[in-house]
Amino acid sequence: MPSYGLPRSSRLHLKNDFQKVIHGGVRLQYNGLILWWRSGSEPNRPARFAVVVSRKLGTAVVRNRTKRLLREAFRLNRKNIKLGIDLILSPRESEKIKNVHAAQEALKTLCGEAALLNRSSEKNP
RNA sequence: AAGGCAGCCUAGAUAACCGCUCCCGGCCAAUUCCGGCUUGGGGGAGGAACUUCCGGACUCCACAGGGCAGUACGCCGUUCGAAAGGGCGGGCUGGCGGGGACCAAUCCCCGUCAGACGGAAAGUGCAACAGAAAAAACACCGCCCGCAAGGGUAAGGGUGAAAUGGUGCGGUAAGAGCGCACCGCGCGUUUAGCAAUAAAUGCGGCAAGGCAAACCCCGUACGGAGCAAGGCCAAACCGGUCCACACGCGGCCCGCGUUCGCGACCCAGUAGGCCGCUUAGAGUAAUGGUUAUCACAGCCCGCAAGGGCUGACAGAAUCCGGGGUAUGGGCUGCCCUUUUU
RNA sequence: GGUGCGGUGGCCAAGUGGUAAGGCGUCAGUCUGCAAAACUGAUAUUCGUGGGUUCGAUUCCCGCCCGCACCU
Repeated sequence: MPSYGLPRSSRLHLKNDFQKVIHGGVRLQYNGLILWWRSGSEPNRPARFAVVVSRKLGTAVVRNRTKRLLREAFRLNRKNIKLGIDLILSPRESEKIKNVHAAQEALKTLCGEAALLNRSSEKNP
């Protein structure tokens, strides 16, 4: 398994999955970023992920850019997140997520809060 | 050098590493479908992809034929185009600047900019306030006749965005296109022009004021909805038919009824999938991230050498053709101002 | 992606060619021992924005900006 890839199987697709995670999962917020997470049906599958962006965030360019940065942040940290988890991110303020470093920082904080990280990476919060 | 106008070009480059998506090839699984992997090869945002303001292809619905309603367009010629919409040339009107007709009014010429620029002598409607009066004449002050009652008048005053042609002379009780000259206006004729229209000339004593981006009339065009159009496949649930078993009616068979079913088929078309769909072609939706070097532009710091920071507008979703708007940089031509020669 | 509707004081809004009603709110006053209620008065509007038509535009026409709803 490559350590950094983000194949189709690691992304959420179905409308049903979104409904389950958002309505049946846990909701956390940090620095203008909302995280929903929920244990998926298959506990040994790698974590799955999606970004939801409202039109209120900005123009198509801003929305696209924010999604790419969050996806990149997830891609780089995917190996540290526990198996079988489905999670959805939704940014509310594009200003807070200007580059990959900010995106990673926010993602790690949220996942640490939810105790979704593996033990090896929990040593350095 | 700065500014304005018009036209054209461009939308950073290279490398490394980590990723995404589609097509082709290969491998694995399966052989009916759905897939997974890949050190292989190739494609992967725009001039506006924005806006959704027009037109078309395409699809479905409606439709014997015709009309009404509604909407859009509207000087003339030519040209490109499937259409919408443009290009070029010309005319007319208006604004500004300059010049001319002795001044003014008004007109003419030149330059420049703008114009949704058919019709107001078919009809209806509208015009606040002010003003006597706003399209209808009954004229407020005034002027004239008259003792008065009353009559004549539209010169002058004043209001307004707009007041029944303008100037001058004659004329008169005072006046008035009442008469005349010139200008304007309308109609006819002739000439020039493909035409819009213009010029000349005759007649008319001036009627026919403004607003159609008010209703409207005339001419031309248009059936409606939109790819979330539309088509195909199709779980689950519900329903139906058959089948098997059991039970009931029955002495038995047929038959009828009821319950049940890892049973078969059908109806229906939801979840979901596929086509529509594209040498970009997705379906939570790719076209990205990091680093280095170079180039360009802007801002800041610095006396300078130089250093630092930032990277315009904006992201395809069926596809074309236009209009409009946003915007970084560059080139060419013209105009104008200042400076220098 | 497509289609339709709207924008008027701080808020809810009427008006649709002649210079913008009404209600809620706010402020001040009267009343009261003090308040509330009631009454009186005031506040302030480039009518989203830029052009055009018109003597005159919130209104009619065109272009932009913003907001809302509907269609799987």
